[in-house]
Amino acid sequence: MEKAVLVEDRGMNAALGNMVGYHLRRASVQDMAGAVAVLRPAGARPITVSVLLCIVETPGITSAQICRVLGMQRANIVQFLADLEARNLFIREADPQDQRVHRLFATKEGEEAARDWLDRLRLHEDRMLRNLSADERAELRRLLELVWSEDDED
Amino acid sequence: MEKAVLVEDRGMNAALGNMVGYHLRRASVQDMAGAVAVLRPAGARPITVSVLLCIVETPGITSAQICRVLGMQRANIVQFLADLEARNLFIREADPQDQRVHRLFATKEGEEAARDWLDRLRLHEDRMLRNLSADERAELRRLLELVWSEDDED
DNA sequence: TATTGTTATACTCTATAACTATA
DNA sequence: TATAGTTATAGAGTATAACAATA
Repeated sequence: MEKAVLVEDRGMNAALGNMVGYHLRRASVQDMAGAVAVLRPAGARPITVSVLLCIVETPGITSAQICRVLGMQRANIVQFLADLEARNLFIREADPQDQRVHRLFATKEGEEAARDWLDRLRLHEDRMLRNLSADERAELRRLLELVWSEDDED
Repeated sequence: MEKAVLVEDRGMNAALGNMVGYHLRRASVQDMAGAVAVLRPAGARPITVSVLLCIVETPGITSAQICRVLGMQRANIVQFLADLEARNLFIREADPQDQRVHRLFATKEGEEAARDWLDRLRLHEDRMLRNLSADERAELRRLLELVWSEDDED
């Protein structure tokens, strides 16, 4: 039996509705919009939260390391670090062993901000996932992780 | 017992790694990058595919309707329609009942292009989800749909 | 008054190339 | 040669406001 193409009727968008990528995109857009909304009053954005969390959780991390962890270009983290630094949320210290790098350490204000921003994100996420059970949320996270954290040797 | 905050150790990124939204974003970015890559040789992009599919699957649809289906602004579809129209993938016909709207119909070339683009996306998606079983793929799609297609009365 | 299609514009995030200083 | 941090720049996608034509 050959691969059967099965197209369910989902009203408009039969083909799109069958693509996981389409739902991935729609869900992520919805999530980002909500995250931006809850973070705005705190003057933060999703990316700045991710960057600050990296510094808080890994004291002494370098900007290049953050970029590798978050999957972004070195050139693009500069603006976000400049913003966080201007608000005294972290400091840079020259590395005595390797003078190319600066090691980043969160300030007390930085740790407080990270806690606040994370609380806001959790509130948003609880609302977004309100129709999913705890098991379903865990399963969703597991499956998503499988999707993107796979070895990409293609 | 109060809500216990449970933070698993995932190496760097304990807090981020526990957020569904983080994995949602990473998975979507990975998916979009792969989709862009497989569509590039065909001169298409994810959005143009979505728009063309709407026209192919719903002959006579208007641009405003496409925007509502795909969740985009009317102003932003103009460029994509102009691109598709320039390649003769659909035609516009004035609606005799409502002279504000143009109804869109795919040409034969449009239908062929939609098939080709969709085949490319399916290939990409099969590769992206190669470590998920059929059941897991269906479950992932179901959960994602629950996330974004919920009533948004917030 | 509301909707359609459109133009113009600004903003965010991303991608690329290049440069310097170090290793 | 390779890496870290940085600057400059272009691109894609999105959001907003405004407009004329029509309902």
